[in-house]
This record gives sequence, structure tokens and C-alpha cells, in this order.
Amino acid sequence: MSFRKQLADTLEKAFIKAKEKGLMGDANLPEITIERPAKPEHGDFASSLPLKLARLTGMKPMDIAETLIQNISVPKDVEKITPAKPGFINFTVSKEWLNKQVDVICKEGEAYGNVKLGSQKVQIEFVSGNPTGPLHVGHGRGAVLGSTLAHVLKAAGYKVFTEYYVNDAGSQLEAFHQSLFARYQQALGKEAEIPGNGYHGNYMVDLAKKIVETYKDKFLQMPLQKGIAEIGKIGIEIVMGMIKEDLKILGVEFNEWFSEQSLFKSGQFDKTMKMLKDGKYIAERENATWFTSSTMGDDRDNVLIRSDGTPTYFASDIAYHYNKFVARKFDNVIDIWGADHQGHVSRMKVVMNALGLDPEKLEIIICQLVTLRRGQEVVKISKRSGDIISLREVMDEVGADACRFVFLSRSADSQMDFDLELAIKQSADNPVYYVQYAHARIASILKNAAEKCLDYEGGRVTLLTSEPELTLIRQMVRISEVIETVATTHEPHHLPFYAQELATVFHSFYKQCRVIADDADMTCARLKLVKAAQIVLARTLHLMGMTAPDSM
RNA sequence: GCCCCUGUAGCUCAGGGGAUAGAGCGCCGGCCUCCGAAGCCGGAUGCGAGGGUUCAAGUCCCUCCAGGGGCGCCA
Repeated sequence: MSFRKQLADTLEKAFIKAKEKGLMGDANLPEITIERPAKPEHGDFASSLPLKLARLTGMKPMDIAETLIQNISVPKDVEKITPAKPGFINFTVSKEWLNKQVDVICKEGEAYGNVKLGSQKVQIEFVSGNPTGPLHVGHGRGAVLGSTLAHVLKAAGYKVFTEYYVNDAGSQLEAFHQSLFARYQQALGKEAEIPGNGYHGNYMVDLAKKIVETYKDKFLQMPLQKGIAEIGKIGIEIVMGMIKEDLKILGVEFNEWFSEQSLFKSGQFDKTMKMLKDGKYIAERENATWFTSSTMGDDRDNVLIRSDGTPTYFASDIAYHYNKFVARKFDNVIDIWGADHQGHVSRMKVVMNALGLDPEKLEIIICQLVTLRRGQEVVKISKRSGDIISLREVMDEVGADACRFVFLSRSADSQMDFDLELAIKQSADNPVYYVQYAHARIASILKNAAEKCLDYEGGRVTLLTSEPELTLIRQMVRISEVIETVATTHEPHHLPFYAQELATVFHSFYKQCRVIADDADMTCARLKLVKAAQIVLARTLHLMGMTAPDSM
């Protein structure tokens, strides 16, 4: 049981006991929250329960605090419980407990910090960029967010499944095929024009050249439609290969690359459409098939099947979500989309109802757009319009770890400017390196210890009683709370902040406490502490999908 | 016009209704005879505006202002 929960229970019992003695009037117990005080002198945990009880009982908050404390049975690892103005109860954990955690961390290794929040099957779908061009920084942001969330949810006990939805069907593909074929013809010296709604980016020229190198004029030798289809297929394969490589460099892995086409091949698309029809959620008008979402609270109806008979992206997304929840039985699904898909959210929620599913089980995280710039100049990232700076180029310039850290440091809700000029300039004194430097420093100390053949297995952790040592331990044990927070709120941006704070207290400890010194007992105890710090720091970095370097 | 997100230090951003609002960068000043100075220690400036709810509001509600995004038989 977490400390927090234990303290809440303790307070609840104290309240009940006091009430039985007639000391709390007829007040009912309000919700007990246990906070982390902002200041160290306020202890490790605090509750504002007396303030909440003040009006209910008509008593003074400080009197309530005193009364509750008198009726509390002090939990084993708590050293001190004190009332504090204007009406708090502060708890300080014992040094013995803190010392013991060093041994616990060393024993549990990178499993330290795990919590048991749930065990459900959770699917996280993210990135899912069209296979019609390279990923841009916006995708990178979603990728980092999704993969970090996956790591954290696993640490919280969930069965996590990561997935990339490959849009290998639909009208965008046709535009891509046409554009590529045109570039291919141009590469072979023929006149050709890119369709107006096509892809004009330079990468299409490179792609066409690459295909010419391998296949020569093969696709001109076949009937036009077949040539376009064949070259399109190869183009998609090449682009998907690039995307997979980009994500690998960024440290992002998927359990599955789910093909949109497979929904049609397997019959699940038709099955889902039939369900909607049977549920009377469908209307035929203007030659098209509509989902009547406006009758269920959405702003408007949405087209499922166009008048030319082709299904919309929305229609296959319905089938896809049916597949996630019903065919594959995920308990919860998290979709991470860019802000440009925001209009899609409300209709997907309506879809959940129409399919007889609980909308609460589908969480859609909208991550706001990334504006890429070099100094004052804004760099366009639209695939269709032309010039783009890909995620790959950004990673080449600033490094994958730095990319991850920067993307993670901002909540999904806030837009971000990614200034390449600044990112490169600051790369030397970036918070990323501050955190990694702490890890490298630790590795260096442990290396020195190994060279001196120091065996600190039996180090006596009870010797760790100075403020810098205890502050470090306090910070280390917080990791489980951070994991809990991130797993609950689905906001991974807490991790980089925690990482920095942990690095700070370590650097400060290092400055004040000589580790390898003449006192053999103290040396062993501190080596153990340093080892524990390394474990927690590495774990934090790994949760963020970053490397924990031994030297840099 | 309607919907979503954002407005906190010079800049980039944190802040689960609680105690004196924090961090990084930048700026100023100290610290290497000693385990990595990519480090440590110290210093200045701030919640867009106005109402409301609450014992308590940067945090919740309303209005307004400003910026971004969305409102296709695109995805």
C-alpha cells in the first residue's frame, strides 16, 4: 500500500475514533486528500482535513488538527505528526524507512517504482501518419507521447499494446499514386503533371529517382492503370520503410502496424456498416450514405460512403474501432491525434454509443501542433504543399534523446515552437544533458569503486543520515508517485520535470558528500546510495525512451 | 458565426482547490591541490482583464480580450 493511502486510512480512523468520543459533532467525513507539501520543513506529506472539517464541525481548524492527532495511531514508518497553521496535519517519514528504501531499490532494480493501478488491456494508437510521405515533427511529438505513455502504463500494471494504423486505403493513396507516377515519368525524361490535389514535395522526386534506379522504365511498359497501381504499391512500401526507420531511431516501437485495407478484406468493414444500418444510424441522401450523428448530439451528419461509392476515412475508422473493442477485446483504447483531427473527436464518441460501447473507454488525446522554425523563419510542414523538414532531419540535427526530452517537456495541450536554431545552439547545455550527465557521473564513481575493488553489498544504509543523503532518497522514492500520476492523467510531461529534480538533488549530494573516501563503512553506504540513484535515474530515462549513458 | 486548445519571470514552459507561485535558458556575482565544472552556491523580474463559487482560486464557473487549430462526399 502506498504511503499516501496508508496516511489517508490513518486519518479516517482517527476521525472515527474522535467522533465516537463526541469530539467531532455530527460531521461526516469529507474526502481525505494527502498532499506533498511545497516546503521541506512541512514534512513529507500533509493533509488539509482540519480545514475541511472546520465548517462541518463549527470548530477551529487548529483545534481539529490537535484533536485528530491525539486520536491517531501512528503508522510504523512515520516519525512525526504535527499540526500546522492554518489547519494542516504534517507527516514526516522516519529516517529508518528512508534508509531501508536504498536496499529496496538495489534489490528491485529497474522494477523499482512500479505500481499496481490496473491490469486491463490497453491499446494505444499513435503516429498513424499516412504512408504518403516522411514523418514530420508533429508526428514525432505524438510518437514520443505515445511510446512514453506505453512505458508508464506498463509500469502501472496494465497490459499495453501499441499500434500504428496504416492508411493504405482511401483517396489520399490515389493522389499519391498519381503524383509518384508523374514524377516517375519526369525522371525518365517525359512530360507529366502533378495532379492539383497531389503531393508536390521534393521527396517525391527522390522517391521516383530511386524507383527508376531499381526498376528502370518497367511501369511505363504496362497498361497505364496497372503501371500507376504497381508503382504506387512500391512507393508506399518504400515510404513505410522510411517511417519505420525514423521511428526506430526515435526509440519508438509498435506491437502492430495495422492495415486499413485489412478491414475491408476481412469483412469487418461491411459488418460494422451493417450494424449501423440495423441500428438505424444511417440515412441515404444526395446519393451518399450518411451517419446521422446529429440526432445523437453531434453538430452535423457525416458521410460514410461517398456518392461515387467509396468509403470515407471516417467510415473505416468506425470499423477500426469496432475491431479494437469487439474483435480484439481491448478494455481501454487511447488514440493520440494531432490538433488537425480535433473535429473527429465528437463523432467518434457518438460512434461508440452507436456501437453499443461505453464512450468512456475511448480516450482521445489531442496533441497541439508543433510550429517548426529556424530563428524567425517558420518552416512549413505540410506534405502536400511542397517543402518540408522531416522528423529525420530534426533528429539528425539535435539528436533523438534531445528530441524526446523536448517533446515530452510540454503538455499535449499546449502548442509548441520547435526552434531548430535554438535547439542546436543550446544542445550543449540542454536539460537533457544535465540529466544524462548525472547518470554518467554515477557510472564514473561506480567504475572507480570497481577499480579499487570496493565491495559495497554489505553497506550499512543506516549511516546515511545527513541532509543531502536523505534529500536524495526522498527524491528517489517519489518515482512511484510520478508513475502513478502519469498513468492516471496520461500526461507524461511530469517525467522530464521529475528527472531534472532528481538530477539536481544528486548533483547537490555529490558536491556535499565525498563518496569514495577513507572511512570504509561510509564509503560502502554511500556507494550503495549512489547505485540506487543510478537505478532510479536510469529507470526514469528509460521510461522516457531515452538512453542512460555511462559516459558522454 | 459555432467548437477545441492556450494566455504564469526577458524567452521556453511546470504548477493533482490549500501554507511565502517554481524550473531551464539568458543576465550578474562567487566556487576546481580532492570521485566527471556538461557541475555547485547566491542574486532580479510574473499568474491577459473583470466578475462569481469557496474557509481557501494560477487552478473551478461566467463574460471579455489576445494567439493557434477545427467546422469537406481530405485525412
